[in-house]
Amino acid sequence: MDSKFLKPYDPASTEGRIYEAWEKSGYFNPDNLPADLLAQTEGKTFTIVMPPPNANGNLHAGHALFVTLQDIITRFKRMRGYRALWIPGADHAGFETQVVYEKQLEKEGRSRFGMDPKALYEEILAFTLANKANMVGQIRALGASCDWSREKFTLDPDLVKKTQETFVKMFGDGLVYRGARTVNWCPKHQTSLSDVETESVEESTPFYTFKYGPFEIGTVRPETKFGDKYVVMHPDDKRYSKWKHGDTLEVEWINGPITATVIKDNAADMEFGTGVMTITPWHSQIDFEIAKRHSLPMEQIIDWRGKLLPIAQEFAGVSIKDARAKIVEKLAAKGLLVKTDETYKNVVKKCYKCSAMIEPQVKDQWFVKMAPLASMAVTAVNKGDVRFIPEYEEKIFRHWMEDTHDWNISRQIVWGIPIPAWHKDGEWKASVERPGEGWTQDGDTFDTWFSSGQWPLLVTGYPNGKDAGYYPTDLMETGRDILFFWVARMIIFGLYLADSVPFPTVYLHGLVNDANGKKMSKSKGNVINPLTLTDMYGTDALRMALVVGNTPGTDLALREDKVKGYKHFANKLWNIARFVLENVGDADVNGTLTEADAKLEKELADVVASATANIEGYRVYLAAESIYHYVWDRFAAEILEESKPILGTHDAPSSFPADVVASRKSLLMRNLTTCLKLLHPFMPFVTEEIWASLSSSKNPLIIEKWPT
RNA sequence: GCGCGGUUAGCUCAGUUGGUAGAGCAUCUCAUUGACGUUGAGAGGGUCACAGGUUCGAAUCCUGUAUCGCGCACCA
Repeated sequence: MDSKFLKPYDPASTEGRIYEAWEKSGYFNPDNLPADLLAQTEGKTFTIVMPPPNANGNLHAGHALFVTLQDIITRFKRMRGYRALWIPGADHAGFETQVVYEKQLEKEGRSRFGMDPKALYEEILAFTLANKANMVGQIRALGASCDWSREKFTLDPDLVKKTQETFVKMFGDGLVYRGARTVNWCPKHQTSLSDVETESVEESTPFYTFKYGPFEIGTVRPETKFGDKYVVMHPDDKRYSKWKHGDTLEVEWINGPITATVIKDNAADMEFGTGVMTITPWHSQIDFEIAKRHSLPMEQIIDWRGKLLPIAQEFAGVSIKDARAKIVEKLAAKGLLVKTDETYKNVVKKCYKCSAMIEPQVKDQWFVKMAPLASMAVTAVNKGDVRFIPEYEEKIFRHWMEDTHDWNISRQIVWGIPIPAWHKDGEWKASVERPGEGWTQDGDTFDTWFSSGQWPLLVTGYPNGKDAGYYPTDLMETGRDILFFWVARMIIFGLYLADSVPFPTVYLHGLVNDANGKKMSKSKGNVINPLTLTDMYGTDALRMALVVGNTPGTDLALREDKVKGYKHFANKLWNIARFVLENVGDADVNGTLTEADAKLEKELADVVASATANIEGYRVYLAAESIYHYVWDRFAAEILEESKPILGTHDAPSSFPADVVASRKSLLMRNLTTCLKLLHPFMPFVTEEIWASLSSSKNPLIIEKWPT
């Protein structure tokens, strides 16, 4: 027996060495897998594309979960004889990284505004690359058996070019258009955002009713009302039937008398308030639509920084935060305030990163026409081309897809892929290269999800790259929270560009929360760094703790004592191996079994069968638990105990017949071997380390055949 | 407002097609120089949120209620 078994299992002195050996072996790359292993499936591929982590910080517990789940599946499939490919990568994460970096600039007393864009870009690039290197080291530490030789980054020049080509193609197909429309403007970060990058929050906001000529109008935003020259009511509203569409009237308003025009439009809700409203098309989506229907002029009231423009006269330059009270005060003084309802609740949009109030603004932007694309995606789901785990996520997906708005893909930040659009004399062209003399490129960059949405296609080099055969992939495993941001976009781009969904199965895991089930956040101070846990208890222990009992779609409470428990398990396995090697090191693994022992072997075969079926069905949590219980409660607690008298000790030699002893020795060695294989995907380090000490082991465990 | 989940032992959660409730941790008792104290044996602890229904049989399927959570949302 190897003397290392005399001490408890020590992850710290094992894991780095084992990982290095795996990497050196080249087996993370399916091209290097031995023929007899692949013969099991005749060389079928199994591909997972790793959700590229944002290269702007450390790995968190959520990363540890996805690395674990995907590594389990990849190792399992590899042992089953698939050309198992798990492609790693990193995302430049446009807006999010820019936000992180701007925070850092703020701390240093600097600001991106006023910086040379190129210099800023270079700084963020350096920051991102440093983080990326750090992150890659952390993914390795978690045991990820992904193929680093195929690692990709969203800003690799070839990927940038492909991303831009997609835009050009969509432009040609009429699926992207440039238009002045209402966008979500973040006044802090000075960029527009897509709908999914905003959060709707319900707030208590006073609801004011003002006199507006003969009418009473309701609003929660008096500070936008300077330019309101149109008063809107429903055409069927009998209360206002004496007013005709287009009637004009003089009304006394904030800064004196103005001429108002009556507009009849179905958008006015007769049940709400007085049924009459004035509109501010530049700063409200619904007002914008009404104005467009009637070809009404639109005027900007609030500037890009959130301050009132000169149209506000005496209030010009006042931030909208301060303006409301002042304007209400003035209107009240003029006797135009009818009442204030303090109990009113309305929904406001906030920037999902900085919680600044989103200001709707009308801006020339690039939009993706979603209706035809979304309908392709829904059709694919209806046909069963994409299956969701858990199943109910399909309903959520469909609900969103069936009512999605056009997607604003322009961002006014430097950190991103430049939009390959050029203009000259008011004309626009889409082209990766400058189309000719005198053309100026659009200064905006893509929404980061525009590139990551193409990720499965980009990393496999579809359609002509050397790995194009790995597309479509086999499984998308990612967080439930980015179903719309990412999964939906990948499905759309896959259908649009390759005429096929990028993966038949979407496995969505929940959040990893703290021990009390509360969401981890820096401000609450309850963030658990996965690497701290692996240092304390070993990577295998953390992996088990993340996986056992963690059903798809459900949030997980990560408890330190659970991780500790699986450290105990790793050591239990270690000692099982010690016992077996000490007593049975000389066993003939191919020996004949007694009837009783054959039964025990069959019992493990049943465990293997159910675990196999569970992993195949992505019920990883059940497989992990059943193997755990077999190893500890059955194999160690009962079979090993029962074997002691059969094998005999120095003090009490065995009184059993030689064939019974030989049979038992074979059985213990065989079952240990099988248990190590079964556990390998879950606990790759300790199993590989034990495996190296078995006399029967010729290959590393990572490329052993999965037991049957 | 629309949509989706959860509600099971003190805590965190399983329970894959309906067949008399499970795990880990915690608690209590006992054992032990044994492969492993990072151990072993055992115990206590749940009318499976509530009310109806379907069924020979429901934690599981259906309907409704309560409650917690999440997602989406252009009623000023």
